[in-house]
Amino acid sequence: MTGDTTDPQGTAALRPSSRVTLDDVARHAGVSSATASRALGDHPHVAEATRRRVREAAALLDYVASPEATRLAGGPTGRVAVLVPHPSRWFFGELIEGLEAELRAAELDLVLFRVGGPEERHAFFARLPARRGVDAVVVLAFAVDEVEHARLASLGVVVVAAGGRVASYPSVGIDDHRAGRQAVDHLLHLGHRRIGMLAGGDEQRLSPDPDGRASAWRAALRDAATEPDDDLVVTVPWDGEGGAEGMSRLLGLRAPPTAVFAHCDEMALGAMRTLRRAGLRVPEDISVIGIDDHPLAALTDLTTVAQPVREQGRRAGAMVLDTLRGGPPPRVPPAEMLPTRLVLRGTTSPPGVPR
Amino acid sequence: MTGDTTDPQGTAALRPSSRVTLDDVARHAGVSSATASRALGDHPHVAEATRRRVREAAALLDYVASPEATRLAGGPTGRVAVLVPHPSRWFFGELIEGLEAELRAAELDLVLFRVGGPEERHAFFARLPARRGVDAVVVLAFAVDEVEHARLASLGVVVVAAGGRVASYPSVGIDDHRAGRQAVDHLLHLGHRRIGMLAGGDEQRLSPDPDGRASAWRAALRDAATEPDDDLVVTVPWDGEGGAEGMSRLLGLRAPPTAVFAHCDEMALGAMRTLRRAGLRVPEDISVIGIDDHPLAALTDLTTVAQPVREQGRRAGAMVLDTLRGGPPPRVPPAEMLPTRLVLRGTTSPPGVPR
DNA sequence: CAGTCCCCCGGAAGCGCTTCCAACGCCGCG
DNA sequence: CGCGGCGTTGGAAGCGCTTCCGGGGGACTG
Repeated sequence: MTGDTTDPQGTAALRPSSRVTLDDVARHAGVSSATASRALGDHPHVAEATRRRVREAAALLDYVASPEATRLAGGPTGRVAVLVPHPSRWFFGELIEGLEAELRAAELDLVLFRVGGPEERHAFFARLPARRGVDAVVVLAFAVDEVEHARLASLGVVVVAAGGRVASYPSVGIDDHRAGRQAVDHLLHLGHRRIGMLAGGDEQRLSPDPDGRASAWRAALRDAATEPDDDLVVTVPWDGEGGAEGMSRLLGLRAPPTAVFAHCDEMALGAMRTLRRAGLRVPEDISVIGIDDHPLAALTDLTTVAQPVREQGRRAGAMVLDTLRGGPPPRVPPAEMLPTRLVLRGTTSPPGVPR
Repeated sequence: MTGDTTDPQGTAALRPSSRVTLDDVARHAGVSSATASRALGDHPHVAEATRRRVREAAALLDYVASPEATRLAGGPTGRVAVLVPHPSRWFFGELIEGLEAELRAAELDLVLFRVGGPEERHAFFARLPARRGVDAVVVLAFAVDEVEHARLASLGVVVVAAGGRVASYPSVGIDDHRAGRQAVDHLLHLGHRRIGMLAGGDEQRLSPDPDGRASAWRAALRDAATEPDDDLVVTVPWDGEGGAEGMSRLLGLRAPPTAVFAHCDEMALGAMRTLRRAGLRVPEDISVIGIDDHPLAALTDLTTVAQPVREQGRRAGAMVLDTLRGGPPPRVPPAEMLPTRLVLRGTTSPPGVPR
């Protein structure tokens, strides 16, 4: 609108950050762009003096390589895709934070893909190779089948899983069985024997044994010489509403449990709402324990088994870096398991007199 | 390993999805790559029939342009950066979900940047021009100064804000003042007069008037012929711990409030923990109201003012698309304000007898 | 002292896409 | 019926960088 017209060429050089190219640097250092590239890229066969000269020229001119050109010419993209089922859930957000920190430090960009269900996941994998926009894929608490994994691997895309683990590729997670035992054993120690379980529906959750937390419940009960009663386990969505719903089913039993083990804190919180509405006191009438140590667990005095979620994201990021930097992945994909710990708060106590 | 050797050219077309280039599409459609580019890029001067043919070929071959090449040649990158302070907080996760959905539908990638404080933000903006890897930047509940905005604009990067708004660029958010009034007026209607406020510390939060929620509290009280008492407002971090801490300060007052308005649900929940520990009942002894309608608010029966967070993300995405597609932004940056609504639950009630 | 290796470095060919420029054929008007 | 013109399309030149390939010295060896 003002005199600020198109200005075909002319003042191009004046424009704020008109790009300094590798050629500029090369010219300035008195070498060819090929040499400049090698010097800057820490390649061998470049005289130390030359390298220094190029470096200085680059610094002087405030040179920054164009990522596009670099990548076009064959370099890595510097991007990693992250597949997330529910970005708004604390667990995933936390994982993302850890991942982002690690990736950012290595100058890698995190491209987020929301992948809700199997079909969406499929769609993602179908397109990804074509757009080959990333060097690696991090899958959060989500399964990837062998076929998909093989496909990516053959395309040179590294895959890492976080928040769970699978045999075929590197992963970080917790020992679900162990975490489950920590929770259930705690209840058992308190004297509970009739322990209900709010199991998370296996959307497409990763896990060593497909059902570590649930199996822990069974094992713990058996170890306590109590036969697990399948009526006491209800499978519901991994959220508050799921927990609330599950709890009311549990309350509908002829012999309701005296304690409940929820697979995650949100579910536990949902269960507590149902209990409150039913006029039952926690923990006097019924104990509740979850897994995660969600920040709100602290606020609601929920006893839980804490897992280092952000750290899992961070470790996953480190795995990506290792694999990216250090050639091919090791024969046996590492499966890190981070420790969990029982956090005692106010929602568990010894059982009252049975009715 | 098998007979699946290098295969220089030959079966190229057969290989799963080894890069399909624009030339492939062009050849398939029987046109030149120049025409193919124009057809795909919605440029004028392309016969409709040709355009269709190219599109079909592209779809058939599952073609996806290489962002690097596109960008290198001067086109857009197809990527938008999202600056988020705390990815693990529900509010931001929700914003991201909405944004992702909208962006994904338009074939744009969402590159996530965690930006905790002003210095990190500065670092981001300082580097961006160099790596200029994105077409747009979406800033979540975060301020960007005029300088930074101008810089991006001159680089052709569009900026959009979500979860708040600022005069200088397009934004989506809620009317903070109005939301605050809804909350405080509710308390007033119930008969409360001594109303405390847990104000969120202004990290670098966006807002129309820098402090809509707080000013609403003042205005509402004045309208109710009650002089706001500054002792009743404490400013704390936007999280549960902040709320808990703030609440205990409020309880330390000689004349504690009979109701508390928290700037967000997490803070409200934190306040409730403090109250519980203090042996105070909610809402009998003290009422609590928040803002957000966090999923856990429903679980804890927290009365709150709901805001459509995911929708804000979606709208922000739409704004990005509009601006990207449709030339320069309008003279007056739009500032959408989405509606909020009071959600009555169990943490508010008329005040008891004052001590 | 000559031969040979190795080091370093420059030339040049792309990577996949956009866009300027020119050419083509068609339509419509005079 | 012929010519100008416009809508379409192809050719080609890069965008900035990496890397293969080959040549020229200098140092070292026989």
